[in-house]
This record gives sequence, structure tokens and C-alpha cells, in this order.
Amino acid sequence: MENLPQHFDSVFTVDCIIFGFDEGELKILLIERNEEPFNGWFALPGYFVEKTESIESAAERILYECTGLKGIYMEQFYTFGALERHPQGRVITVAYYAMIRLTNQKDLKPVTTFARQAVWMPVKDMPELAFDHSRIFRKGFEKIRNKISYQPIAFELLPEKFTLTQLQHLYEVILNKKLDKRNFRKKMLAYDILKELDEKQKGVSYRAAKLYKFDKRKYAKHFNKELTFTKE
Amino acid sequence: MENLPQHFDSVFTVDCIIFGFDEGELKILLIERNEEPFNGWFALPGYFVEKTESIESAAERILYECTGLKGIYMEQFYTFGALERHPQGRVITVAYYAMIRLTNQKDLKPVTTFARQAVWMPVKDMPELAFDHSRIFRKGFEKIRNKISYQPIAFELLPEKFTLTQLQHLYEVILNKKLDKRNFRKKMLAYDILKELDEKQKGVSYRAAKLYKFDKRKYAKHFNKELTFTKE
DNA sequence: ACAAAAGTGTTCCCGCTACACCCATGG
DNA sequence: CCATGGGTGTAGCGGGAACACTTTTGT
Repeated sequence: MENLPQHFDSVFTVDCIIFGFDEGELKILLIERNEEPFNGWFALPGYFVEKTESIESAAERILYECTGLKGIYMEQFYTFGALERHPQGRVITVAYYAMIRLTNQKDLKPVTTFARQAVWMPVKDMPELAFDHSRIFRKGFEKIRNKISYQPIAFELLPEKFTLTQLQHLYEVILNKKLDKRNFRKKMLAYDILKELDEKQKGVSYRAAKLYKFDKRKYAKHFNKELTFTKE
Repeated sequence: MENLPQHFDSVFTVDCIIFGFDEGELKILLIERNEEPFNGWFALPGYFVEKTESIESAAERILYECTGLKGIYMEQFYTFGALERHPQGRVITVAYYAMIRLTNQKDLKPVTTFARQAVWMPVKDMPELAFDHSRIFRKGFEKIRNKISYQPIAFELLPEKFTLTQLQHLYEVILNKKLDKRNFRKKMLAYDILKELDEKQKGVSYRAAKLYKFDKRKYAKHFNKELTFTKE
């Protein structure tokens, strides 16, 4: 194989699975494509990586273009390169996922031309997606389902202040099974990564629950990891 | 960004971390490069992926060219695409690892021209590698160290028949810590994935140990996975 | 007989599971 | 006062960790 410099122009893409939690449902961000191929189909937000940017920053840029959000930690999880995955040629794609907090800004307008609109799609009514994106989604979903069972990463999806019941619901949705309330609370508090606030829920027609906050410091101490949740 | 068809020719590479276990040491397969850049440096076996092959088959081909081995199950673990990782341009690389049984054929002759020689390098004396291969290696090594603690994947490194002590040594080398003999045996036998043979070690000047074999059937039953160890 | 590794059980502790009732609040 | 979710404890079980001596074999 020749290795002439002009051959060193890789063309490849990034695709992102962006999880959000809203109205008790797990959702992911999809775009409706506005160009061929698969014009009009739903797809994962993703596009070509520029020659001058790293894969990570491309992922961040795409996420920004679809949501207006910046500085979200994304994790690479797999690279898909089947020969026939793109009808126009050989395009490999590096897949990332992110979990974001979607408060207020529920209706997102994409800042790009390649997407007609962006929507939060409940995971349970996922349509068939463009390219091999359905497959990418399944693999990514499996990944976070796995990860959440041994690492407390669900906070990223919740508002800053949340109740234990909200947190539990989120786990139940992701893991797709009922959890025991007492055991869940015991275990979660035993992790010692939550800070109990002097504040309660408001506006509910039943006993208000205590609010909690995720405590980055304690998390870092226990898991001796960088605080990768929100890259600063 | 334009998306003219002639731009749809990705150029990218595959790099492989191939683990072997020999003389009580964990080793990985390195090649000595025979072309620029990094001519003469040690590197992970890897090369460009052809336009007509999938990433997986490219990985297999490369492994074959370096070792003569076929049908080894390789697992993709990360894609590296930092801008400056290749001095001649933007080249992203998809990294795989494999664990192989290296009996008899300790001296491998590469079937390629881009490698001057292939060597089994003990992990503990790893030199600095070409490109960002040292980083790739560290990430891959961490991956298998992680994986081995919750999935019994170490058999692939041992000869077909092995003693429990050999298996334990292998775990100790990978995890880099001493394990308790009784607990190790108890746990390993409890997995119920070993078949005890009617055969003993030979040629040792002490009490001969029983030989065991990895039992694919039982493994598949417990882990309900395909028998991915040796793809047939 | 001695050197070297094979082989073997028990106890303790911790974390997970299962399970049901009273409490606070708003309407 | 009632409906709704908030909040709490305990007992049993199972898996992991710690720990030391006897057996077999070749030299």
C-alpha cells in the first residue's frame, strides 16, 4: 500500500448518542436529516470530522450545533466501519455518548443546515434510523446500562437538585426493572457521593421530599477519577 | 463541508495489541518498523485498512501477517485520532487486542515488508514505541486487566492443558498482585468452566499437578455468549 | 531425607436481598 | 380525612478474604 501524503486525508464522522431524562422518560436526541442520503430520516446527531480538529472536539462541536450545549463530557465507545454502512462510500464513524441535563430548553433548534430539526425521542418509541444508527444506538444503550450498574453516572441526567425517588426512577428506566426503595436508598447513600440539602421539594400535593445534590468532591475521592462530568 | 464522492475514501489504520504468555511472563507482540516514519522503532503491529475490507478483517489480516495465526478473536477497544499522532498527516487508528496461545512457534517471522522483525516483548520491559503506541498499549492493557477481573478470559493465553497454578500465575501477572491459592482455586472451580483431565504434569521434579482444560460448552452456558474465543 | 510445589476447609465479615408500616403534606 | 408518595430497619444468605498444614514426587 502506498503512503503518499495526499492519501493522509481521512474522511470520517462522529455520531453521538445524547441521553436526556424528561417527564420520567429516557430520551435521546435525534435529528431529522436534511440532505441525501436518508434525507428526511431520523438519525443520530453526527457529521464529518474536520481535518483540523480532534475527534473529541468534533464530537463537542456537533453536540453544540444540535443543542447549544458546551462542555459536556462525552465518552467514546465504539467505531463502526462496515463496508456498506454508508451508501456513498467507505465512511467509518466514531461513536460517542453523553448524558445531559435537559432543564428548560426542551425545544432545541439545530444550528446546522444538515439537520431540519432536532427532537428528543423517547427511547421506547425509537424509529428505525438512517445508516446503521439503530445498531449504534443499541450498542451505546447497552454500554450505559452496563456502566450505570457499577458506576454512579446517572446524576448527569438529573437537574442539579433532585430527590432520591427521582434518582431511583431514572435507574429503573435505564435498567428496565423495578428496584426496592429501601435498598436503593441505602446503597446510594452508602456510596457517600450525595449531599443532602436543607431544602425540600415544592409544589407537590403530598409530603415533600428532601433534595440532594451530587457531590463531585466525594465522588472524586471514592472513585479517584478526574471530575470528568463537566470538563472545565 | 463538501461531500463529493471522491472524498469518501477514508484512510485509517488498525493497531493490534497481541498478548501472549510465555515463561511465566506476559508479553506482547511488537514489530520493528522498516519504513519511515519511526524507521527502526518498535511499534504495535498495525497498518492501513484496505478500502475493500472491514476493520475486523483488516485486524485479522495484520495479525496474520505478523504471526501466521488465523481465526483469533480480537476485540476493538478504542479509536485514537489526535491531530498530531501521525507526523505525516491525519491518520486515525482503530485499536484491537487479542490474547493468543503461543506454544512452539516462539520465533515469528513477519510476512510483510513494513516490519523488519517481530518480537515478543515482556510487558515489564516495554520500550518507548513509535507514534502514540505507548499510549495505546497502556489503554489496552488497562482494558484487559479490567476485563479479566469479571470475565474468565485468560485461558486464551495458556496452552490447551494447564494446571491451576499456571492459571493463577497468569492472573497474578496481569493483575500485578499476589492471589491466595485456596481462594483462587475455589473461585475458579466454582465458575464451572474447567474440565479436569485424567492427566498430570510431566517432567517436574516435584509433585505433579492435575491438568485442566477450558470447557467452552460450560462457559457458553454460564455466560450465554457466543463462543468467541476462536471464531470458527 | 529433603526440597518443591500440590492440594485442601473453616471462619468471619460485609454487602445484597427481601420485606411492611407509619409519616407528612396538600387538597 | 384521604390520597399520595416520603421515609425508615432488620434478618438471612452468599460470596470474598484471611489463614496453615499435610501430601506427593523427584532427586
